[in-house]
Amino acid sequence: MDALSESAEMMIKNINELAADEKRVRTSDLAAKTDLKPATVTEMIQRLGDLGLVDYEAYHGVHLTKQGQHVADVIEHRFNILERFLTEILGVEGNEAAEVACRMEHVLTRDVEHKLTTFLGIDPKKESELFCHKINIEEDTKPRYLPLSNFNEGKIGTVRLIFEDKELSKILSEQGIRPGNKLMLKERQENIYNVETDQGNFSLDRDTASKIIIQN
Amino acid sequence: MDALSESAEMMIKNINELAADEKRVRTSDLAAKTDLKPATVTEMIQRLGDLGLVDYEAYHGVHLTKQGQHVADVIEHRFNILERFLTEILGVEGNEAAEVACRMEHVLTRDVEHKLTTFLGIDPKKESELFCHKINIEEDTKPRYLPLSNFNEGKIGTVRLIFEDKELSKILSEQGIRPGNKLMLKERQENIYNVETDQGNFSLDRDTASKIIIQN
DNA sequence: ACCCTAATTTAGGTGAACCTAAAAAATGGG
DNA sequence: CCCATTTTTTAGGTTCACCTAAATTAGGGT
Repeated sequence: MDALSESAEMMIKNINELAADEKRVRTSDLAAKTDLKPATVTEMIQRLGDLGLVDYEAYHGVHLTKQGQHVADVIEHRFNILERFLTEILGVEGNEAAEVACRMEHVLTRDVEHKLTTFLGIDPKKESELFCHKINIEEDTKPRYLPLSNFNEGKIGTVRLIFEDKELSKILSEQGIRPGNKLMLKERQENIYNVETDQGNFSLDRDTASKIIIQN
Repeated sequence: MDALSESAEMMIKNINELAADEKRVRTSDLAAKTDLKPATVTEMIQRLGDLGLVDYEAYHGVHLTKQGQHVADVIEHRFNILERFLTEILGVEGNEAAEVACRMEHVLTRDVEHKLTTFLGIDPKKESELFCHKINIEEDTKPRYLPLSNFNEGKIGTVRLIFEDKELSKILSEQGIRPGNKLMLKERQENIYNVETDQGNFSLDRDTASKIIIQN
């Protein structure tokens, strides 16, 4: 089966978002939410019906089929991880992050989705729950990932990954800066970051610090 | 002006990639590269011509206008950073990374592009050159990290980190050896390293040199 | 039970992005 | 320098994603 178009995926997403309870979703609600004309919505859900993604009965709204629900869950998950990546890691402003995530969610592959999920430090088990059914990740306890260059003085965090090639990783690793290890950012000046690890103290420049991702 | 469609952006990208020298790009070459029929290519470049993005003369190929070149440069840059992010950070396999980057490049905003660039640790100055005109990031000169003690005579490099804590950092810093600064290893004897920085010349012993990591 | 209104669908249209087949232009070999 | 072959364009068709306007249906109030 061909990949769904962005429009089709958006329609499924919107049906899912409007489907509180078991209720069927009305054409007019979808039209309002999507900024499309009702006639356009009707046409699209008819197409989705033909694909077996929604159960559509003329004049009586739609609801997602099992298949359609699965698509919706995948898209929702992709949106969530993309939005988190954009806001938490890149520091993109909320509104723009949501918009960009909403465009990007349609082009992720399964593999990239998984890798990004892992990158964000989501427990694979939790992830699969979330994948199968929308369980909100606890908001407060949510881990934050930052480049060391954006970390706060005095904070302790865990190294999660280091960019740049093996050269740098290896050197940092020898100093105790390697994925899984904890470190503390002791002091931070303009371009100099003083760090303590279980292997001692070091200084890094900002550029290097920006290549080390820490989870608090 | 509205955002360009993904198809339009892809066409511009492909024209740019085929435009070695000043030569005009032929319809058939574009058709081959894009997997579209020649008739489709003709139609699309006519549209791009109307938008002022390419200079199109029937039967004599196209080339990008200033405007079109700018679009191509932006897309190329977005592709590059996305591909790097996917491969270097997420560890996505090369082929898939390229495909996903190729889809995502069309939905990045300027802000997200900049934030991702910073995240990848690309020097903003280099970035802006690259942004305005395709200057390939030195492929061969890909960064290597070495302790100063293993560095080659006559070479210039950038200090990336200094082991040992502030004591040493401070002393070296006063000599211009601090993270982010450039230095040259002028001469190297058994146990003596003569170094030039923007603060002048001085010598270090081998032991100290081994605590300074340089990127060439 | 019936009518009126609001919601929905159908009918028919547009532009973008593709296609095939046919026409037209360029080009290079004799 | 002319014609055959290749390249390119034009003409005309399709599907998708949208639209407007007209027709249809549902459902509530009396």
